[in-house]
Amino acid sequence: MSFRLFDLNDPQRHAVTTTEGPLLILAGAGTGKTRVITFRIGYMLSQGIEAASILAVTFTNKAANEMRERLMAMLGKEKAGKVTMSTFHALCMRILRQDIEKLGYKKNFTIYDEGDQTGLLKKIITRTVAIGEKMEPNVAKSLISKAKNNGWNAPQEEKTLIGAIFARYQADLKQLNAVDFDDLLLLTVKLLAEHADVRQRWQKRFRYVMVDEFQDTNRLQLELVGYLAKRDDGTPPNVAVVGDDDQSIYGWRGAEVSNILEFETHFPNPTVVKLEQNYRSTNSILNTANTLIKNNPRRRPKQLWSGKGDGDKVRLVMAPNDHEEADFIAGEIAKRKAEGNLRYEDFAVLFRMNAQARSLEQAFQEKGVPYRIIGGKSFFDSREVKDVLSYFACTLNADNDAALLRIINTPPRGISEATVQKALELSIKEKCSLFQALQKEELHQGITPRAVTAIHEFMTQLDAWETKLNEPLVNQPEVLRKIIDESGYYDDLRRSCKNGDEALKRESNIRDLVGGFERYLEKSDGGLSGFLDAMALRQDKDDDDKEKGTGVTLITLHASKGLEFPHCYLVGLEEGVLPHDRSKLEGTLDEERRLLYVGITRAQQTLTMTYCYSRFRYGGSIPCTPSSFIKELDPDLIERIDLKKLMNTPVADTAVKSRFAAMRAALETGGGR
DNA sequence: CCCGCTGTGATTTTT
DNA sequence: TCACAGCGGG
Repeated sequence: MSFRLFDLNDPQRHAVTTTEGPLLILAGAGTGKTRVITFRIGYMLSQGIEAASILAVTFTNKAANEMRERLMAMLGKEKAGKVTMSTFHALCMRILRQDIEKLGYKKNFTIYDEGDQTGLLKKIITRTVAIGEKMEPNVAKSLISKAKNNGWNAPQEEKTLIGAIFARYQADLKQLNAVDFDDLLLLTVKLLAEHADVRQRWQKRFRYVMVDEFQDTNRLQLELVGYLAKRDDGTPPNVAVVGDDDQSIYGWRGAEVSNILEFETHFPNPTVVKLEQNYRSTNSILNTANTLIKNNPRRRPKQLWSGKGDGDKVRLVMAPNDHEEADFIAGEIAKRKAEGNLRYEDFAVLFRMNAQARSLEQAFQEKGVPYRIIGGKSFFDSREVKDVLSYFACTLNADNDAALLRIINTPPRGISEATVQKALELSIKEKCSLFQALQKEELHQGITPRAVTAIHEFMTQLDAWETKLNEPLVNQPEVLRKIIDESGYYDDLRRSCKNGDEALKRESNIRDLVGGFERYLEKSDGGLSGFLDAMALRQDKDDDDKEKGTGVTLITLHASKGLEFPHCYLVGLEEGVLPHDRSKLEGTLDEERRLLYVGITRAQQTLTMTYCYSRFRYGGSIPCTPSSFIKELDPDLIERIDLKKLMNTPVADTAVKSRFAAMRAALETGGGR
């Protein structure tokens, strides 16, 4: 085993060697959290704890994969492979696949993604609202999600409109044998709560539970951890959670900071370890972060420090408007890269809203600085990927209504919206799947003979595909390729694309998808259904990242959590942007402060924050005032630079010149437009 | 089925 | 202002 405890600092070692009972590891930004988790697992194994009895839960597949890789590097494949490392959702899926029948669903349930959810809700709303009532599908979706995250079941009595929609939505899902993302958690908690045998089986399986990013857990996730870690016999739970209350930025998605703030009430008498030595940033950066976050009332006091020295002061740059701000940054990065022998990848620009990326992108393009935007729409959200996945899902199981609905007339095959609507109504009345309804004589009475023929043809086709796919020893990816081809989907795709490039891109996405299935088959035995599950849980996203290419990173503050960059620019520090206007309405100013805190602590060597006197928003140029957070920063740590003044002053006269020779770049190339 | 008109709303998005 | 969704006309 290749890990050495003396490579750790004292608190880290304390966390690693505390294996029994509840453990709260308060891991500030950049304090070696992942290292502690992997070392801790290594230490547990060295103490004779069974690898198979260890569960580590994360939020993202990325985090789970990262941990798995680190653990493999440390312990080798065999041992590391036996430790369960999983996202909350993947874990729930695994639990539900075994015992969901106890809750009245069938084992082969499908997962509804957000698109499927919205689609279903749209239909429910149209048949539920009375005259004069209205409800946005997305509003309903978020209300239902909130309710589920609070552990609420659909109401028995339909007293309110949303209650009625919730009740019908849940009933429809069950009838469709589908679960949404929230259900994965909700139903698992329900299963463990109501079925002692199932609960005890999992408790026996996992004797040691570890949770990463605990500050982001919602109520259901906390309950789930409780059910898994607590013992029915009352022995103290071996639950170790790692997190940082100061980095809780997903409250709006249901995360409860109180889970970590009041850890002691959920898991009594824990060992509490604080990791405060930061290995990422200079002290100028850390002290800026420290003074800011001290203004948050509800938090566990922490003081980050590092052995890296003070480094450059944090800069605060004032620009006339967002275009000048962007020009300045693009110009300066070009210059600093050249003069400092740096790579574009060493720089990142962080912002509050995606809309801010626009002016940045423009400036980067003008100056020929390569960049990559992290986030945006995912591979999985593209139309063709969803369509093709639906083809696969239908071939596997034609009773998957969401999938069938997606492809039933794509490409157009003469099954009109009206026909589908009738079939849908029948399926609700008869409590059967859409596929079954389509075959009923009762439906055929009410539609044109042409439609009946079209339906019949499509059903025959689906049937043939299914047979082909299930032939023994068949090359399934090859069959699927044929299916897409035979369906005429490619032709439809080409026709519906504005230009050849778009069509090519979409076709390549489809090839990637089938290629992904091939790779999946090589390393897993889940078959097509396992692959579809993995897709639903976004488990194959890693090469998505590689695709992002090289260049300066443009990223939202939310998406930047967990990342680090040598040189960071934090833009738009204006009242209304950060903190965002809506946070005041919603009373979530603390979370906005944490968001800025997360941004500041991404920087390793230098940090530049910027704000504008005016910004283009809602069509017009609107005047801005500096963010109220700026007042909270220690002025001694900050160097203020006014772009306008700087541009009117001879460069040689400014003190800035010596330290930031790169500034000249901005003046020379970024003189505004 | 496709196009263009009009109205609306405009944070963040781990699964 | 601009993006995009929903709807009605060709």
